[in-house]
Amino acid sequence: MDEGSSLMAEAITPRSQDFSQWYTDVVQRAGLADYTPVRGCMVIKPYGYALWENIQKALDQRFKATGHENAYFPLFIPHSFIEKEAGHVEGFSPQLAIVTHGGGEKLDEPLVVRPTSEAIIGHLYSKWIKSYRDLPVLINQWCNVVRWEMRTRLFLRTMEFLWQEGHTAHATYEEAEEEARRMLSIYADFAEKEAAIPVIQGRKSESEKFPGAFMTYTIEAMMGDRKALQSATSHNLGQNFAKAFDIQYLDQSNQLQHCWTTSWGLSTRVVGAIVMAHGDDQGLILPPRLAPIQVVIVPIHKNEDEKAQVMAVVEQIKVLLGEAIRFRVDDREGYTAGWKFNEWELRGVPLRIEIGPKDVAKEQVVLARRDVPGKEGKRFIPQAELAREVPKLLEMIQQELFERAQKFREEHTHEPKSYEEFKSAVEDGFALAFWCGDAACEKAIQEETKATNRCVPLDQSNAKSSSGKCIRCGKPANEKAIFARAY
RNA sequence: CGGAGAGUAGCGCAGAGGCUAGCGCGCUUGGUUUGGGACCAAGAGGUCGCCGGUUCAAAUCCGGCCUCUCCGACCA
Repeated sequence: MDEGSSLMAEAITPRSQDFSQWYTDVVQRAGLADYTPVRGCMVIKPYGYALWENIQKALDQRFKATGHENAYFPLFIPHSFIEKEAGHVEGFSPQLAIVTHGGGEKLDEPLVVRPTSEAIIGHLYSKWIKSYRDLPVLINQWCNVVRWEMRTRLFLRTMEFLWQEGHTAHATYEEAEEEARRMLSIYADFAEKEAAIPVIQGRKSESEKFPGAFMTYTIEAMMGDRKALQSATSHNLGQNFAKAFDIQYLDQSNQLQHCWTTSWGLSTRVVGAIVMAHGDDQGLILPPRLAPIQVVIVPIHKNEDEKAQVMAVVEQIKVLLGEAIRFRVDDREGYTAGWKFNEWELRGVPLRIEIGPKDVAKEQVVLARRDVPGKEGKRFIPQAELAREVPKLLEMIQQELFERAQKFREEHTHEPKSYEEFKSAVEDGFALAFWCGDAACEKAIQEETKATNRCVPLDQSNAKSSSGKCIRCGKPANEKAIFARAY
């Protein structure tokens, strides 16, 4: 076949050549999502949805383990509710989708399609909470939300997206703060253990925080193009929403008190994070713990005789892998083995088992690691060892993906000593630098470098020793912040 | 929402006023194949993004709209 034509028709844009295009290609070609006729709204295809379901499982389990329950609140919110909290309405009004008609008639009061549910949930909490004995309330919901967006990208920013939003109410500031921090650490744990993405836990600046929040916490991750992606957030809402929605309780001394509330969310955006944190020129690389298919078995045979032999061994392998491993046998006819290899690599399956006549004869299989391309990632192992080796190898891949991402982030995180160094640092990745806390300084940095303040890391062990001067204005500073170009 | 580009078969593209709109890949059927994107043969598949206008004649020219991509401003 002459070069090119058939190969080129299959190829995705190389990551190094055009990261954005690579991302868009991979998401579609791997079967995660597709466009729809509605601007900014995507369809999450079965493979992408299976990935999301695994994300849900991993998170939901953590939420339940920390005492939270799931519930469901309505999609429509009376417009007036959104307006009750000043910061909230200001922040969200440009992004609202508003229903003005229903049943063929103009509505007396327009309904907002929820951009988030603080307002409606606040209203209900005020009904449900009367006494300190009712607290804390720890509820989560899995749902869709709508935010009108100017510029959209698959998973990263769509007008409608799926997420979970936790909403809790507490008796004291300290409890709410503890809750917000606990959920942040749960997100961090999820990101690192399940998605194999190292994250920085931090506090958002005044200008970056959630509309209506007292304090916003974030986990920030570095993508393969060295840009930052906020992967989840957790808010200590103080008493802002409690006051706006009259969420009050009688304390033990019969005094009426406002609650302290929190909210926290993680969206389908993390699917994009997984794509961009781990993928390569061949396509997706999924972390084994979240991969819809952890192991793909590719039988190889030339004739019916061989097929019978190979498939008999495949049956044995299926038993060896057992219930715990998510595997698929790719026994499709009419595709060559090589074609299948490429296909499953594009789709990011962490581990491949190749089994052909030669392996049957030697009672072995070929194990190929997705994260280690080519021959280097292949090894022969005796069939008898599969039950032991496969889980071990999946665990190893999980760990090494994390370590690779962490090393990458470290290599592209700098601690500039001057503003000049700072400028080149944010060209390369993250800059960790003293910042005076002034919003004007933050804004100037953004205008001058295109880098935004991602967060003030909770872990300031880096900052303790040095005396602090703001990287831009030189005024005294007692904290370091992460600056980076961001999604 | 501003700037730039794109939309012709499932995908990638050619056609730039004139006969029945092509090519590659993919798809279907049959056969040979399968250890890194196989091959042969025969087929199927199109209101040229949508609406309107100009013209004897529009995929092609003009206007409006829709969607996508990239770059900005805003955001999970």
